[in-house]
Amino acid sequence: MLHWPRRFRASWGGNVDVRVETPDQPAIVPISRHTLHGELVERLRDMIIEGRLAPGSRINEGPLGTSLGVSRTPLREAIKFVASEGLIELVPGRGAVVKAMTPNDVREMLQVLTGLEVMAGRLACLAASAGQIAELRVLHNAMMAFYASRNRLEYYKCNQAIHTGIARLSGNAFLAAQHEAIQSRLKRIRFLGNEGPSKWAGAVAEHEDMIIALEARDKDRLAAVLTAHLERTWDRVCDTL
Amino acid sequence: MLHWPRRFRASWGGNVDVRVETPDQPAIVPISRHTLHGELVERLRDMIIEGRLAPGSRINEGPLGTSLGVSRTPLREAIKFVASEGLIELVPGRGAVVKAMTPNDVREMLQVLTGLEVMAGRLACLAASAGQIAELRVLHNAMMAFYASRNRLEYYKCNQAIHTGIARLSGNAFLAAQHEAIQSRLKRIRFLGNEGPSKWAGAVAEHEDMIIALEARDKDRLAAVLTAHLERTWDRVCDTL
DNA sequence: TTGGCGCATTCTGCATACAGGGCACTTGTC
DNA sequence: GACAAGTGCCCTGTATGCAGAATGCGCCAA
Repeated sequence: MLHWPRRFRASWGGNVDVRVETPDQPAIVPISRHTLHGELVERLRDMIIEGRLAPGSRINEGPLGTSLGVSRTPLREAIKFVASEGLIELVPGRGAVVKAMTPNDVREMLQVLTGLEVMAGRLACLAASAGQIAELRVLHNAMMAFYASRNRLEYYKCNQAIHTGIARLSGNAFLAAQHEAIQSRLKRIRFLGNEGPSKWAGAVAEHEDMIIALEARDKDRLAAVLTAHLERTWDRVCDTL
Repeated sequence: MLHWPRRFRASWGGNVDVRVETPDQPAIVPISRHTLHGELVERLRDMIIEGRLAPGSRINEGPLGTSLGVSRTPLREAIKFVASEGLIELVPGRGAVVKAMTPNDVREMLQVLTGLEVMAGRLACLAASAGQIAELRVLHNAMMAFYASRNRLEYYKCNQAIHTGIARLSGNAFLAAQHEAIQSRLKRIRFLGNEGPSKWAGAVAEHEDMIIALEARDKDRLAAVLTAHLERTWDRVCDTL
């Protein structure tokens, strides 16, 4: 009855990584087999983070589906997926509601994010290669350049990438994934939080300490800096809530 | 066109908490409005954790749906939900595959779990009330009784409840939720890990230290005990993988 | 004028239907 | 005998249909 193999190639785990070889281009980018499901999940996440779907508002499947050009079925599946991530709340008989985060939610999430990042930072001081740390320094310098030119959006992207990078340098992929998941949920709020030049300058100074501590592989110092940075992130953010 | 309110009562967030007041029963338990979706999610999780759906095997929607008495649509939505939790992997064009955890995955998850639990323990020492700690002691004593009577399943349930309890005592609901999510993913493996009397005895001794440190609100000691306990959990578990 | 009740609209939840694709088995050829 | 192409089954992915429930509006009565 069931005539497929019990196990599949390891390459099927996660994203497809089909690689085609040609004489001209030895390194081919993997074919991004964009599934409708994946596409919808990303679109939903973006719409929520960007505020196009207002916190607390209901998600009306019919109109949203037609406006995205898909039927309700894949949309509903994507909604369930995102709901499991915590950005959407499922209310029985009422459908999906964009989760409105209370200030306390944000505080709690920042606390956990701090814990994970400190853990990652400690591990990174032990495990990261010099090259990896150098890459982060490059990113940091780029960020400083964007700060100098007051390019807030690009600055912010670098900022996030640095935090994600520290999590990756821990060598613990699961830790990095958890960190990234929480960070993405706080994306919108943290972006809004850095408004005002004094706040921004403070964050930049903390980042400078961060990269220095990492380069020195001073894990206690890095932990202290990260803790302070994220505590002050809370301060920066909490009055905008 | 859209004629529902922008915001809903706060009580609609999360579970339904309708409370009916009667003279006899002042405290009424909330109506557990079991949705098919929620039911299916739990069933799927249980089937995976209990090993009824073998790691690495495909989930055949048709037969599984009929055996559960539901159509494919709600089942698929539940699969997507559980996939977002990490227990199931979605393979384009091939459906859902029960995620097979490598030993390294388990190690990484245990490392994160340790970090979260240590964080929670430190917070619990500061935030928990005496009554809450006393409740944990009751649970601990119950666990010791199950150990004495060699009731491994009930022992294990108490054990999990204690760890969950510490996470809850942190006062950080998000932290507790994250902790619980990871713990549930490791449920099966940790249960298998405590086989053999010597391993079991070791775990029990560590738990004794744990509750004592918590009662003394000695956060550094509790952190050390938790770290050691979970490191040894890895030792206990890793040769069964 | 205000509160309550009933009705109609619209949405959700679930089932079913259908198209496309993958996998295994079979058959033909070397 | 082995390998390759063909074929058919079954499964996934998506659309659609339908029943039940929730919501908003209007009407009626106090």
